[in-house]
Amino acid sequence: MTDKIIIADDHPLFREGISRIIRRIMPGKIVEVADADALWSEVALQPSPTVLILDLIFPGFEGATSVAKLRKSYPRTAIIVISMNDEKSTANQMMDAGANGFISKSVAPDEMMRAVKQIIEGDLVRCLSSDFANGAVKSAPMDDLPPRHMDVLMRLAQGKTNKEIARDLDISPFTVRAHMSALFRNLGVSTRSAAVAVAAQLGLI
Amino acid sequence: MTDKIIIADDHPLFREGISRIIRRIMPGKIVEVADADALWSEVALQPSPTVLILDLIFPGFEGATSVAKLRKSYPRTAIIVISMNDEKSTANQMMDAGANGFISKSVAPDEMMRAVKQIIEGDLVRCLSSDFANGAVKSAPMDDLPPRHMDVLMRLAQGKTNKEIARDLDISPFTVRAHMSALFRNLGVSTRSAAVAVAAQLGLI
DNA sequence: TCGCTAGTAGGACAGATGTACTAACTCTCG
DNA sequence: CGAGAGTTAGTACATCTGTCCTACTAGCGA
Repeated sequence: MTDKIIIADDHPLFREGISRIIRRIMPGKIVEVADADALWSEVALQPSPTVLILDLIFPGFEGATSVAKLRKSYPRTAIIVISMNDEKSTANQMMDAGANGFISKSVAPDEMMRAVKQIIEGDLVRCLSSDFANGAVKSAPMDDLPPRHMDVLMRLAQGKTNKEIARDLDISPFTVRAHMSALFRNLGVSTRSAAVAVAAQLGLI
Repeated sequence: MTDKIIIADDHPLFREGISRIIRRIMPGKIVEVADADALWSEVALQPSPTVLILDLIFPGFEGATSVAKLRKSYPRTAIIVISMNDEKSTANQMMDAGANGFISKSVAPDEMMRAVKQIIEGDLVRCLSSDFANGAVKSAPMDDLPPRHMDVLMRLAQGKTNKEIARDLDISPFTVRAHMSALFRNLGVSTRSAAVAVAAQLGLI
């Protein structure tokens, strides 16, 4: 069976981001809802969700009360509260109300992903930006790819063929193929499309 | 010369989303900053930014005052204020202070993109969710793809070969190939990697 | 009923892809 | 100095990809 994942947040861009994160760590049917009404009608449906991601402040949602209500209806669902709010007290309130995890929107995407993953695996996780000492913008993972691999990856992600990439970089198509093979080994894939997908997931394109 | 684009928002996931949108509509060096200090030191650098995207509520930022200050320093920069806030009065305040546009975080990504594009092209734009009558979740810009095309696209984005996709969907590899060809026509591409890239840009994977 | 779209299946063919080798050259690090 | 990594270039071979073509079926709206 496929898991059902509900993302409740009234900000589309954020829903998109979260959705992306979820897809990276587990397969399943992702349902996005933008307000509490849609949330309540969605949770009423069978099957009950495996994962429920809630924005703390969104239209019609009543914080701890609503979390408690959801927890009562869905004892086995991983309830994750995500919020602009970055305070320990809020986090603790939510956990007390029955949430499996609380994540601040201020943390870096990869931290968020790690936290979501842990929560789905059964842990109780509180993830606040104050738990990290990183004031700076987190650098993207994989900056350690050899420069030439990045060159071909970028062009690959534009759908170019080896021949076109060769022209672009002014090297032989054979060399491009050599880089491509090495890149695939680096990324742990064996097709160009998988490489592009990985690049997309890493935010490289 | 390449344009310089600054995105100032303390929420990494949102920065990522905005960054994705910008990359879709204009090339250029995107600089992400997470607080006002970083913003001020970044704007001090040469060259001055072409586009400046600001979260209204972010650490150390003082709303209309700061916008006015930035406008004074950078008369030719497209200043775009993006905010959780969804009220006309706030939008008008920002525009009065010198912003070229005000976009609510509540609007759909493609609306956001359209607005950003217009602003960059020189228009003054106010984009609030109340300007649209969509209480529901906005559908992704390609839900009109035939379901079977979505099926193959999803699997393509996982790097699967036609044969594997055929096994997955329990149809003939020839059929997968037929779907793939039609899908490429739909997306306006001619290689699988380009299709994956487009899917990534549309947030489908 | 007619036309249209979606889905299914296959043939033929040119070209692209991916792997497994070899073999240079240039770095840097120990 | 030698080992390793990165970049370059090539050969050979099996497989996959993408297009163009036909053909049948089912459903939907005019």
